[in-house]
Amino acid sequence: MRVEGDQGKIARDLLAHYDVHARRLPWRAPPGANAADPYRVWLSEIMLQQTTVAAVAPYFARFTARWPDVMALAAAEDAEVMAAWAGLGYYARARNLLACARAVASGHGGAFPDTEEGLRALPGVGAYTAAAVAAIAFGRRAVVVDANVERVVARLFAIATPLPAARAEIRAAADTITPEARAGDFAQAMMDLGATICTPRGPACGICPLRGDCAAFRTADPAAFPVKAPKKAKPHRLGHAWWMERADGHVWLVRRPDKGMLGGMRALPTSDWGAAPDPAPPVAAGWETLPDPVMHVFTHFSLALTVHHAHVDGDPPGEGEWWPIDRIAEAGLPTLFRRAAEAVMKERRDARH
DNA sequence: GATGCGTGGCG
DNA sequence: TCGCCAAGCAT
Repeated sequence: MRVEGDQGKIARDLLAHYDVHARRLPWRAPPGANAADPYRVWLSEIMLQQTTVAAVAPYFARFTARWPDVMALAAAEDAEVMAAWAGLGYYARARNLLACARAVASGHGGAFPDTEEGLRALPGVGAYTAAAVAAIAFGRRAVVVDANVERVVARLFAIATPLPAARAEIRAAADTITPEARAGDFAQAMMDLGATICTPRGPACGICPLRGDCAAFRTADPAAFPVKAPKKAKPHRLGHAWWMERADGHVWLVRRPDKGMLGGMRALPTSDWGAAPDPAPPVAAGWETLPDPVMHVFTHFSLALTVHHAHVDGDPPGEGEWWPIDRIAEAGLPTLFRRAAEAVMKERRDARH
């Protein structure tokens, strides 16, 4: 049972502000248009998981131009989709994206389920995404809680319990302010507010449409909410990568296993990360080593990747493919290996001059 | 509940 | 410079 009364004011205040200040985003239906296309809503929500609007925008444009509907995406080759996703990160999303598209295409006749429960059963669709698609694409009342909503709600109600333990409390509070009508607009309005006004640091309370409803605004430090548990330090790891180049201008690329770091992506052959300091190269050759390792920070560790390069003749052992170096940009390498490739090519340019 | 999983921008 | 953070999900 939701509490009526004062909480209804929050949705009214926020939606009035949203009607004037909503961000125009490629996956949003323009004001007054028909409901948003579920395919585009779903695709954008997957891409936006832990990813900023600015980073997603060009990927969304390329995906929708190339695969305009779920049937087209379902028919795509795995390698094409993985390469198109390269650089966006969290590559399990791309594998689940394809699995989801194929499930919708084969199991639902190409139509997305229109309920939270139905959506939640799809690969890569969790509690947040199911609620967001149900609300935004299908107009259902759903309690949509992402990191923006967590922050806004924690401030509105001055919730002092640290995250992540506060999740249930925050969701219950979000439930009390979610309206029956326009739940999709309400969700997007909350996320707009969190992205542009109720920001993690330096919130712009002076222009916030909800400051009159906000318990944190009445404290000395609204930005102190939400309270967060301290994070663990990232360990540092060491790794080695091998650039094997054939005389005809091709480099040897492998495909990483589906599970684990950069799963399913094309890559240079590497050692285990954090393994022996001097692992054996894949083949005997005249190896040279770049003077500086490629430094890269992942979610839970940082990596110094030492890059070795050599010219080789025959195929290295194991699965792989020879890729034309002048088309390396089309290989869909994740950022770590894109940087390693750039470092090798820069070294070769410098060596010639 | 905790952990593994990318990347780029920001103050 | 560097830690924080982002429209989370799977296990």
